[in-house]
Amino acid sequence: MPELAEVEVVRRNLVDWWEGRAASEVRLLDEDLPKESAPEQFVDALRHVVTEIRRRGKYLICAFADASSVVFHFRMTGKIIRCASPDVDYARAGWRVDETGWLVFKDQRRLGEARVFEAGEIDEYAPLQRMGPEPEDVTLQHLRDHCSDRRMLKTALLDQSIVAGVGNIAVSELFWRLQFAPGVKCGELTDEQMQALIEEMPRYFNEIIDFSMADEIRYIEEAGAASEKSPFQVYGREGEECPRCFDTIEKIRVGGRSSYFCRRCQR
DNA sequence: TAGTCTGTTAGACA
DNA sequence: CTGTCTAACAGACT
Repeated sequence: MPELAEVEVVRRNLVDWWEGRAASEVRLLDEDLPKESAPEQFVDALRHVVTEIRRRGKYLICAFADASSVVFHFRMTGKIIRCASPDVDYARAGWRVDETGWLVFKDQRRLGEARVFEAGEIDEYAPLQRMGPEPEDVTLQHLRDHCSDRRMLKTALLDQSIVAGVGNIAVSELFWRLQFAPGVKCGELTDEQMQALIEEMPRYFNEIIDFSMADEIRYIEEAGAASEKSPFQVYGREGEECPRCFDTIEKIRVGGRSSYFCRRCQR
């Protein structure tokens, strides 16, 4: 479930599972996973010691001891999990790390990608170059400078060059928290409302990250009991009660994507 | 069968 | 030039 929070959860896991070590075996199961680089280049890169695993927006960046790096993007259904064998459904690549087991890039829809960069090349990668600030670094001035008054706030927030990492779920959840109408234009919001958004974004992501980390621990401790709890108040809850006013949550299309909201309290 | 989906990008159009 | 919409990518699910 890759929005910023999910990618951050993968990053934190990989710091424990992989950082400081090299894969002893690499299996590329889907040759389409490495984009614009040869399959051998991907396999070779992963054989080096990982020195740092960082996140930028929804991108996961693995830096290796030889100064090369691999950038993963999970798109809609990608993730990296730890398992006993690389032979799992939808696995596109797997690499074995001693004392960890297999790390597997799993991706049902196969829209995800991995890009290999040799020393220095990553600085030229346009999607990272044009990425906006992380949610915690956004300022009122930045938003006012980059969001024209007539643009929908939702569209602006999903634009990764304005804020890094915001996804469609986050927009519904943030708008519910802040009581913003789903189609509100940037120019319709006061500075106070914009400021509230700026403060709510990092709070929201941190809460989802904490929930997801706790959820994984719960999952492991309860030996595979599927997690039923959702950390979301409105996303995916069409027809349910608004947790604030108990009116019915609706689903509409805004900017080409679903928005879930409560008509009564979001105006 | 048709519509939907957590992301991104290119091209058409107003 | 701006902004919005659609299609495409690929597959599973309802």
